[in-house]
Amino acid sequence: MKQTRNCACPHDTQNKRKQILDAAYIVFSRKGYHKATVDEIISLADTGKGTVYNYFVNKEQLFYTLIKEHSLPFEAILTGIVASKKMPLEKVEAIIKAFLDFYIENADLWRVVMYEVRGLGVEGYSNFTHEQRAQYEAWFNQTIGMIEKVLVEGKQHGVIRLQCNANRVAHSIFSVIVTSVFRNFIGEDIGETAHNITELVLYGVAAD
Amino acid sequence: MKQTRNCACPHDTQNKRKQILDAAYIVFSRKGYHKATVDEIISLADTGKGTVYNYFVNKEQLFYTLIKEHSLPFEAILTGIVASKKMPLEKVEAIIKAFLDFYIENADLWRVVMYEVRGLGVEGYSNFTHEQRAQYEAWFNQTIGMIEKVLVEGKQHGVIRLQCNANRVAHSIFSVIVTSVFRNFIGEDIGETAHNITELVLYGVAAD
Amino acid sequence: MKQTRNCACPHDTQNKRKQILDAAYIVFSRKGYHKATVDEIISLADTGKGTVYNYFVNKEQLFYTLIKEHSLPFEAILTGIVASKKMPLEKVEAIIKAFLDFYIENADLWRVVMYEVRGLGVEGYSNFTHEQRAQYEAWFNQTIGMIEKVLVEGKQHGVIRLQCNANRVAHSIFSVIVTSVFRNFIGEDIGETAHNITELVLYGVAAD
Amino acid sequence: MKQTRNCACPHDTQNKRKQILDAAYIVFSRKGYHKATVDEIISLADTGKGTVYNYFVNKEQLFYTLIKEHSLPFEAILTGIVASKKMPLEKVEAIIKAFLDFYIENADLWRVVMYEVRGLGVEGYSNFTHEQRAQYEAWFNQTIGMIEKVLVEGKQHGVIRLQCNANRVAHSIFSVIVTSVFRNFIGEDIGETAHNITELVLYGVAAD
DNA sequence: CATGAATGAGTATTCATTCAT
DNA sequence: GATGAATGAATACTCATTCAT
Repeated sequence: MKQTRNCACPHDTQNKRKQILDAAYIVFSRKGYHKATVDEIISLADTGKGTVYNYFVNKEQLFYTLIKEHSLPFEAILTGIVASKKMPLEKVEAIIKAFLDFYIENADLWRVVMYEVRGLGVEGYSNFTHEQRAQYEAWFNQTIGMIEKVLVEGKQHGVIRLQCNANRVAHSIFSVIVTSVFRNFIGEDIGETAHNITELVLYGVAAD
Repeated sequence: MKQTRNCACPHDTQNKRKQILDAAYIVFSRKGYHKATVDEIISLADTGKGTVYNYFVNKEQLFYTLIKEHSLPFEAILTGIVASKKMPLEKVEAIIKAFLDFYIENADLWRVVMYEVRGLGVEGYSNFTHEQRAQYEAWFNQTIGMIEKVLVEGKQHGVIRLQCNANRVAHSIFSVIVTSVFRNFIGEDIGETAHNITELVLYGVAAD
Repeated sequence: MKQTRNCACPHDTQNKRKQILDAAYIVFSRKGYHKATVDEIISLADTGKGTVYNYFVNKEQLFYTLIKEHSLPFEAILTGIVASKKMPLEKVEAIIKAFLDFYIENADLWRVVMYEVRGLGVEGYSNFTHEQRAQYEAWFNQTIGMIEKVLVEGKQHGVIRLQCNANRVAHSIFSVIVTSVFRNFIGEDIGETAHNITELVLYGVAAD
Repeated sequence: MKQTRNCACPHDTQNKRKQILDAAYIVFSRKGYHKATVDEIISLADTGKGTVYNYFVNKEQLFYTLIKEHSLPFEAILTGIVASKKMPLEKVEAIIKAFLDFYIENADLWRVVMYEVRGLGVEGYSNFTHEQRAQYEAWFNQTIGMIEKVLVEGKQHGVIRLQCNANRVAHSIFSVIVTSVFRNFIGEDIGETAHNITELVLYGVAAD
C-alpha cells in the first residue's frame, strides 16, 4: 500500500529535506516550539512521518537545524558591515538596519528561539541539550557582539561614549530593535525606522 | 484512610487559596507555564488536586489570577510616582528604578508572562482566552503607559525631546530595563543601575 | 465528557489496581512482554489509560509487580517444604510437585519471564532496569536454591549422591520440570508426573 | 553520488547473500529477534537495505533461513552418531557431547529461537508463519528425536530403562544439556561436562 | 469545602517494507 | 542486481480536568 507521492523531478534528493525545513519554519513560527506538532509539519511538507526522522534525529534537532541555517547568513551580513569601510556612526545605523531586516523577516521564528529555547528554564524547562542551548546563546552573543564591536570602534574614534560596559549597551540597543519589531513599531520605510532607532540610541531623549 | 492535614486555624478557607497561589508562583517561575504541572503545584501547596479547581477554573485562570494579584500593587506604585511632585527627569529615574525593583523581584515569573503568554502564538498557540490575552496586554500597556506619561510630561516641560511616538520610546525604555534584568546586568546597587539606564536613555551613546 | 464507569461497590479503591494486574496477567501471558500493549491491557481491565500509570510507573514496572506478587507466595510454599519434617527423598518429590503445580498454573507468564526478561540480551536487549533484571534472577535462584537445599540435606543423610555441584544439579532438575510443563508432558495426575520426574532424576535411565 | 562498494570478485552475487546471513547471525545473537533491526544488519553486512529484500522476503524469513542453514549440518552430525557402530551407552555420551558442541557454539542464536520464536505466543505473538513455526518445531523434534532413537536402541539392548515415554525422557535430557549451556555450567573440558551429564541422566542422583 | 482516583485526548518516535533509479 | 529515500502503522506515556465521597 506504500504510495510514493507524485514527483516530476528526478533530482529531488535534497528536496524533501528542504520541504520539511520550510514547513517546519512555518509551523514553528505559528505555534511556537512546544505547540508545534510533527504531524502538522509533515502535513504541510507533504511528506511521511518517517522522512522527517531520516533527515533529523528528532524535533529538537530539526528546530536547531532550522535556526542554524537561517542564522549563519545573517551573521555573514553583520560581519560584512563591521568589516566595511564605513564610518563608525554609519556602521551603527547600517547594523541596526540589518538587524531590523532580519528580525522583521524572521520575527515569529526568532521570538520562539528567544522565548522558548533561550530564555527559559534553568531547571529542566526544555528538552534541549545543554550543548544546543549553549549554541543558541552563542549565536545571539555572536550577533549582539557585532553591535558591540561597532560601539568599541566608535569609542576609539571618539564618536561614541559608553557610560558602562559596551556589551551591556549592545544588549540594550538590541533590545530596542527587537522590541520595535515584536511590537510592530516598523513603518513603511524600514530605513526610516532604522534611522529613528539610531537617533534614539545615539542621542537619547533628553532635549539639548 | 483520609488524612486531614495539620490545621490549627479555623479560618483557613482563604488559606488554601493563598497556599496554592504561593506554590503556583514558585512552580511557574521555575518551570514556565507549559512545563509547570498542577501536580507539582499541589504537592508544594500541600493540598488536594480538586481544591485547585475549587478556587480556579483551570490552570490558565490560576496563572492569570497569580499575575493579576502581583500586577495591581505594582501599578499603584507607578501611579504614585507619576502623580508625585517630582521634576520630570527625576520621575524618569524614579520610574526606571521602580521597574527595576519589580522586575528583579519577579524576573522569572514575568519572563513567563512575556515569553509564553503574551509573546507567542497568533494562531491557537495557547489555550488562553482572547480576553485573558487582551488583559495581559492591557497590564503591560498600563505600566509602560506610565513611562509614556512621564515622557509626555517632560516634553511639555521642554526637558524631553521625542524623535517619534512617545509610546514607542516608552517601549524602548521598557525593553532596556527588562533586558538589564533578564541578562543579569544589575549590579549591587540597583539605584546605580537605574541611574546608568536613565543616562543612557536620556543622552544616548553619542559623544558630545 | 469524562465518564466514570459503573461502580456499585464503594470500597473499590484497590480494585482498579487488581483489575489492571489481572488483565496484565492475561495479556502478558498471551502475547509476551514486547507484543503486549498497554491498550490491550486497559481494554481488558475496563479502565482508563491514565489509571495504569497512577498505579505503575511504566509497563516494565507493571510486569515486575505482577511477577513479584505471584512469586512470593510460591517461595513461601517452597520454604515450607524445605522446613518440613519429611524425609529428604520425600522432600525431593514434594518440591518437584510444588514446582509442577506452580508452573502449570503460571506456565505462559513464566515463559515470558524466562524468555523475554531473564534469558536474553546481555547488551541492551530489554528496557528493564539492571536492578530489576537482577531481581528476576534472584527470584529464580531463590526457588532453584530450594531444590539445592533439599539435595544437600539428602547428601548429608547419605541418600543423595552428587556427581558435581549441587547448584548445577538443582538447575538440571529444574529444567526437567520446566520442560515437562512447557512441552505439555503433564498427565491427568500431576502427582504421577511428579513421581515420574522424581524417579528419573533420582535413579536415571540406566537399567540396573 | 552512488558509491559502489569495493569488490574485487566478479561473482559476488551469492556473496551479498552470505554477508547478510553472517551479519544477521551476529545481530540476532546479540539483540534477539525483536530488538534486532534490519538497519543494523545491513550496516554490518555493508550492503543496501533493498538487497536484503532481494534475497529474503522479510525479516522473519531471513531469520528462518539463517536457522535452517545452521541446523541442517548439525542434524547430519547427529545422524552420523546414531548410525555409528558405537555401543548404545557410548552413543548417549557421544550425542550429548555433540549437542554441547553445537549449543555452545550457537548459544546466543539458539536462545533466540527457543525464546522468541518457538516458545511463545500461542495467539498472534509473533508474525511468523504457522508453517515456519511448525518447521522450527520440527527441527527441534528432529534433533531431540536423535536422542530418543539412541534411548530406544539402548532399551532394546537392555541397557536403558525408561520409566515413561522415551520422547519425554529425550526432552528431559535435552533440557539438561541446554540448561548447562545457557547457565554457563560448562567447564574447560567439554568432554568432561558431557560425561557428567551422561552420568547424571543415566544413574540419577540417588545414592546406590 | 477538601480530596484524589479515574480518565483519555494528544504526541514523539521506531522500524519493517517498498520501489524508482 | 543493488541501492536507499520515502513511508506510516503502531505504541508508551503525560497531564489537565472531573466528580463521587
